[in-house]
Amino acid sequence: MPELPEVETIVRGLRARLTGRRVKAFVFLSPHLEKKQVPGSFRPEIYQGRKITGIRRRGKMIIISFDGQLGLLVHLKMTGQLFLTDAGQKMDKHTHACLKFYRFKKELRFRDIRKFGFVNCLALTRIEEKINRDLGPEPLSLSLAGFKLLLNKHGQKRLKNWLLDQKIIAGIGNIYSDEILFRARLNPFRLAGSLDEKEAGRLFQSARRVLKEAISLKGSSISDYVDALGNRGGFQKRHQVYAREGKNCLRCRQEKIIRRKINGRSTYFCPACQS
DNA sequence: AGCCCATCCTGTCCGC
DNA sequence: TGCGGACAGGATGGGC
Repeated sequence: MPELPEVETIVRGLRARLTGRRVKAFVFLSPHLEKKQVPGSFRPEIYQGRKITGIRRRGKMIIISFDGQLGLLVHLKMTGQLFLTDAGQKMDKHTHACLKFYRFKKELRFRDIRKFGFVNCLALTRIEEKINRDLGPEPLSLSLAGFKLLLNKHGQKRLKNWLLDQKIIAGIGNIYSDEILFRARLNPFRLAGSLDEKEAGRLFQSARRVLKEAISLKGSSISDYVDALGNRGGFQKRHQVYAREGKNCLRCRQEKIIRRKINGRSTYFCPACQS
């Protein structure tokens, strides 16, 4: 579900409500989260009494900082949700972790139907190491020159795979890669190193425009995505190609949108407009 | 180096 | 209604 705009929306909602709160209890409710801890992880109980000092996003990862140099590193993967709810609200079997606070009637829950996501209990220094090792730059902080450098550095990759590779650029997933390529009028099978100056510029601007607009509309609500406060996003109304197989292209109004698998991911594009 | 596929899970939807 | 298969916003690791 969540790509950069959705994760950014969740983080903004949580940051405004949780910064400065002190932890009354933090618990894992399901054993699979334990198995996903990495060497150097702490026990959840260590967070008791700590105060939240900040919440931020890096790529699709969420980092919650606590005093005492402690952190939580969260990845929602496909079906993960991080949301605030009234303390005592009934939990279903997919809720796997819960963070409670002093003098605050809401609690933070981690819910994940497919269990691909993780919540790692780590020192902030280790989180920093991990995200810097595993993630490329933020697409909205990157310069055009840096963007072009990366296109050429991984010039043999198809554009679709280039956009999806978190080590090259962090935060873009399957929906936004297709929407970005459509607006840039570039074929997802093109090789990253094959773009001329104009095309590289179009891709760069398209990525910026799509991601910024999606953030301003609070992400895309397909299926059941809602943010940390239970609100739906609005960018799904602006989708031009994603999940539009067989429908007329909204640009040329002639050709039908087609779907092809690239690296196992469904990829939607207009064969006439995107060359 | 990069592609393809299987894999980690659960739920939904579609065709028969 | 039931059943089997395909598919789903992500990421990794093995084989080629």
